[in-house]
Amino acid sequence: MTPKKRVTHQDVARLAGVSTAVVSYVINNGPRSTSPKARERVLRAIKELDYHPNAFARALRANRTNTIAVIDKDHYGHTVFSTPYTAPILTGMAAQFKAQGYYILVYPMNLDEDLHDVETLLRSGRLDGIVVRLVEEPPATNELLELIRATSIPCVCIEVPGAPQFGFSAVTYDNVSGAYQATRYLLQQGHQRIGHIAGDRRYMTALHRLEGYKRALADYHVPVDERLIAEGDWSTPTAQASVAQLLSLADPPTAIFAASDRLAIAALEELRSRHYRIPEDIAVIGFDDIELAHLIAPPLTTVHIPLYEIGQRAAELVLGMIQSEQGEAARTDVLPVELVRRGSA
Amino acid sequence: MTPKKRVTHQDVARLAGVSTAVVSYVINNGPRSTSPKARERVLRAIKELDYHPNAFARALRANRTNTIAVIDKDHYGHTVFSTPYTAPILTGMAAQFKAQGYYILVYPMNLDEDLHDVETLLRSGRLDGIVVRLVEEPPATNELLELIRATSIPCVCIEVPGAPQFGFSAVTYDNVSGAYQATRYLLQQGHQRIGHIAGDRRYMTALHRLEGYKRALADYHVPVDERLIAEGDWSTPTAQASVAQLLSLADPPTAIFAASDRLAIAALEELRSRHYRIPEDIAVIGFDDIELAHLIAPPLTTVHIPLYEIGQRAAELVLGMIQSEQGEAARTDVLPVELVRRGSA
DNA sequence: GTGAAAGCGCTAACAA
DNA sequence: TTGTTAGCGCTTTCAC
Repeated sequence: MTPKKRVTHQDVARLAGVSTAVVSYVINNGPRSTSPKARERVLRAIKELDYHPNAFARALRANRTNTIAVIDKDHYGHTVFSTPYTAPILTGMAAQFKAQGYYILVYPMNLDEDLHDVETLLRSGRLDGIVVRLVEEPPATNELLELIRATSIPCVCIEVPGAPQFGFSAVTYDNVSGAYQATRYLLQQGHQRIGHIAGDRRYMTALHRLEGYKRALADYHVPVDERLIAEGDWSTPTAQASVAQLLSLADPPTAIFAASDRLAIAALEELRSRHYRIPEDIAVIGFDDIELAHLIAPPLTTVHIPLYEIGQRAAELVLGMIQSEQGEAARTDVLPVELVRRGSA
Repeated sequence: MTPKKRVTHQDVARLAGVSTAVVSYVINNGPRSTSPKARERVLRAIKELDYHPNAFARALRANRTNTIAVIDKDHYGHTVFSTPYTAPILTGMAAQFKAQGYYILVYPMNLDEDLHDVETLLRSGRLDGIVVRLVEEPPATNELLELIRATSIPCVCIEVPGAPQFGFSAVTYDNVSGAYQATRYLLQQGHQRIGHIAGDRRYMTALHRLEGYKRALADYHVPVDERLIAEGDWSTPTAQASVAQLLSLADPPTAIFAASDRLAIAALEELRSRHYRIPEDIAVIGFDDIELAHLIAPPLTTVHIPLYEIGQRAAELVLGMIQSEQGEAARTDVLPVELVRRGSA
């Protein structure tokens, strides 16, 4: 197949009998106006030659690349692709970005990955904006954010805000409140022995959810029993081990609040295999409200996070920053979460 | 903050006391050699100035963009983000691409989306390669593939090969065989009435899985009973309706082969809510082997697809095409699938 | 082994 | 309203 010669600006200008400037003005609707006649001729030439502008030449000249990086710095470096948690976030962002003609460059990173490669990306001039999903609290994230700040590229954090000194806007949600609601609900149902299957402590969400759990207990004058708090990461084997551990207590829990739906579902299966009835013998609540939560039996009572909206909002913020050029004041949007009562508690 | 002036080639050359050509030779390790002394000075200058090459200028000049588009043309346009099915594929690709210094631009498309926008992307010169995930069989995909072919950008299809006329390599797997294995296993277990919950008929996978089911029946001399085949899309409500329909037959099935794990799991839940025991009262087999499959109780017997390997292989093929410049012969890799016996059948 | 310089395709300032 | 042209930052040919 003939790698047909690229059609350029020049070709269009020549065929239309105008200068390249006019071609540019027509394509970009500005910054100068053009006569309807010239405009018409240019458009026809474009169609006839099947001309498509070269994005890189344009980017080089105009410093607009129409590319947004989504940097996801999570445990395994591919979480962004593989969890039902990030799926709605990405979907929400993608909808906004695509509608505005922006492309998404997904950049997964390991939690402990060297920053050299991401710096190459950041400094390569190919990004108009950045959405960065952090899971750790400052100062663990400072190094990366400093790299980003140094580029002056508009950036929004999701899930975990960066340290205030960087001045990045953030879209997050209220983990403490969600955990509080879940625990309070169990308390109101009469449970006094409530176990907690915690998430990986490097994650802000894990810490805040634990915190909300403790606060609710405190407000209801139920002392925190550390033996009821099962350490863990986010993995399902952990959840199963945690269940085993909690059940082996002399005074085992009558309810379990798990730090994620995934943990909750794994716990459910473990309990089921031990012939516990849910919620009669033991109640279970999760966190996240992933799609699967209402699919299983019994459907999982959990804390709903507006994940799609988080993605959408983050995209809007970045696009706003890109378009307004002005350094808008940084803002942190904390979206509300809400307990969804289903069958498991 | 001062949007610090960009550091360029020139600055490095000046500081190092060499020409810009030498800077380029050092950075790219060629195409000319440089004296160790000059090289040393350039490297020091780069470090001192914290210089990072501009990707777009380089791309404009050298026609290398280090960007691969992953085009996913599926039902809802965000499937690529939200299904456990594509997750390992993307993970496998991402691992390869990242290791080779390529960035991934994810481009989700609706099945019936106008091609104008994707053409803009394809013709914008920003892509070194393309991986396209198709779900429909030709000729439904011809228009898009023709657009891609016209750009001469290296491209590999995954899941569904394009029409041979386009000459694209493909990485796929054997749906017919998988369905055959699943059905045969049920037959060998003594089941004669085997229901099938089919997927959306626009999807090649749905058609081939149905086909494999029928072939196995034929080989075992069990006549196909169309009432045992429940039409549907890929959604969970469909699965539940299908179960209801199958159970209402005068001679209901003793086993169900679902066209996906998602359908199988929804069917399981539906059966459980009707107090059927799995697999004693009714056996269930899925297809895909998504992560969840072994998490539920009973763990799902299903057909394992080497999804990660598919992503990996596709990435390797594209990178090979990019590097070798030569038009390699198109190849279609059909990866084997295999029945995984767990608890549900 | 190195420097000078052309030019990738585009935008926009300047001039008319 | 339009044409001319300087560059954006880089790679690579040509000349030394």
